[in-house]
Amino acid sequence: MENVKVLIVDDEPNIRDLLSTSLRFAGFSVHAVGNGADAVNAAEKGAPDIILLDVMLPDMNGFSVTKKIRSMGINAPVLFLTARDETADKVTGLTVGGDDYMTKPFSLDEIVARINAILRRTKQVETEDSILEVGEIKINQDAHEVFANGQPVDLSPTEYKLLRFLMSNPNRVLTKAQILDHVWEYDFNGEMGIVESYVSYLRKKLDPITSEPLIQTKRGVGYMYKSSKSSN
Amino acid sequence: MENVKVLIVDDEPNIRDLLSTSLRFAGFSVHAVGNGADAVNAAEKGAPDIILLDVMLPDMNGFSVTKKIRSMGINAPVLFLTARDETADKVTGLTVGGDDYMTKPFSLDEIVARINAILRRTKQVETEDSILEVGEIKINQDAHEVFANGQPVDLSPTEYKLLRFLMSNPNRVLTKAQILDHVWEYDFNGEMGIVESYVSYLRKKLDPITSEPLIQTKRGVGYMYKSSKSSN
DNA sequence: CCCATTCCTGAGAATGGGCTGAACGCTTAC
DNA sequence: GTAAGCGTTCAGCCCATTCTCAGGAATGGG
Repeated sequence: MENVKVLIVDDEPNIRDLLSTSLRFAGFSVHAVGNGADAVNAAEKGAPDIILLDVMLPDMNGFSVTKKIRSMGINAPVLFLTARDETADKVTGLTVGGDDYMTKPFSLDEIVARINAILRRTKQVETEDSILEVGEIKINQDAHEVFANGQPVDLSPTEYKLLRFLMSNPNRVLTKAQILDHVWEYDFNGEMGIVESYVSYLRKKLDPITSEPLIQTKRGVGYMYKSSKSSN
Repeated sequence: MENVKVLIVDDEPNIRDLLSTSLRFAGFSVHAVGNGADAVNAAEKGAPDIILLDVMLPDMNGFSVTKKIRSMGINAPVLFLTARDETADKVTGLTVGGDDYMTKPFSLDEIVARINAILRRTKQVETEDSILEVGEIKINQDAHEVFANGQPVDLSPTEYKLLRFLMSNPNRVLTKAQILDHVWEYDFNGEMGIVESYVSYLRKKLDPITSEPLIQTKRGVGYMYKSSKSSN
């Protein structure tokens, strides 16, 4: 997934910054604009591989932007961002042709996962595999299935997201704050104790199946998913 | 089904975009125009394998377009698109040759299925098989017949379409929004609860016959049709 | 060895997703 | 005209999931 270009369109600067920073860190090449007119412009000149498009924009709505872009012969898939309460009525027709949508507030890890899923489906660029396998755990991201040493493991959505985030950063300590920022929605208002709870849930389900505990506690720092191959 | 060229003729830009996007993603090579004159032109130069033709066009009606095209020696089959209320009188005599018709509004999955059926019948190009068999379920798309472990299953049209869509994406989680966008008509304005209802109907009919439940619920994500071949 | 800090984990309350039976209107078949 | 089938909505139920909290365990500095 070299040099994948993402165009972000959202009128809220906070969201723009959040997404820009996060996606840039995830290895994407990012360009962000704040309204529909700029979006059309940037789509034409920037030739993005995927577009993150807020449905509610000050000048024109996301659908008009899409239409305009499509009529210019640009077929980059679109990941629509919609407020939670407008999903019911506005979502119809959004998931056509490789497109997808997410409701705000979202989690950063989920956004990255969705982008990769879309790029995988549309095959416009080479990207990561649908299978994420680190050590004894294997995740099938299409089926949302998890296997530990070949045995299926039943995980709740949050457990799944947490495990995926840990596994995509193997042998690297992640602070609870980092985990909270990536796995939980950006407006989550609770305490970090919830990370401890969910790590506990995961361990209870995974440790009986694996040969050794895979999620290690780094006291005073955070957690680390250990993959056998490496380091001290 | 490599490089099948589809010519779309419809004066409503929304429909044009919807069809273009969807068919392009389904693997077709698409060209779209908005009136009869352009259609004749494009048919001559583009040598399409199949034509999607709206019956009501601003300049000339779909039949005149067909006549003109045929007189030029172009024999590509035509799939007419008609409004629901003009079916009775105008449709007569349409399905001669390899032609067919659909009423608006249609569902995207249905359009793709019809196109494949026509191409199959006219044998102008290699295309998908008429039999769709995944796991214990077999669908004969020509006859609209469904068998579970050899036993015939009686399904309503919507049940059939839903099952076909699920089966054409085995071992992959489909969100309710995706299902709604592909199985239901594009102007459907209702809630996603209807997907739950129809999944329930399907399960009630299929599960007693199959060895295990085939449609799995991925809570908080969507549904998945499971084919035994995977796992491990 | 003691203590403070950090972490673990079970219990419980609140939430909300998903399932299903029932009801309604619409169309089609007889 | 009547009955049957179908599509759609809805409400009530069930239960998985989320999140908080608090007591107890583990850790490591002194």
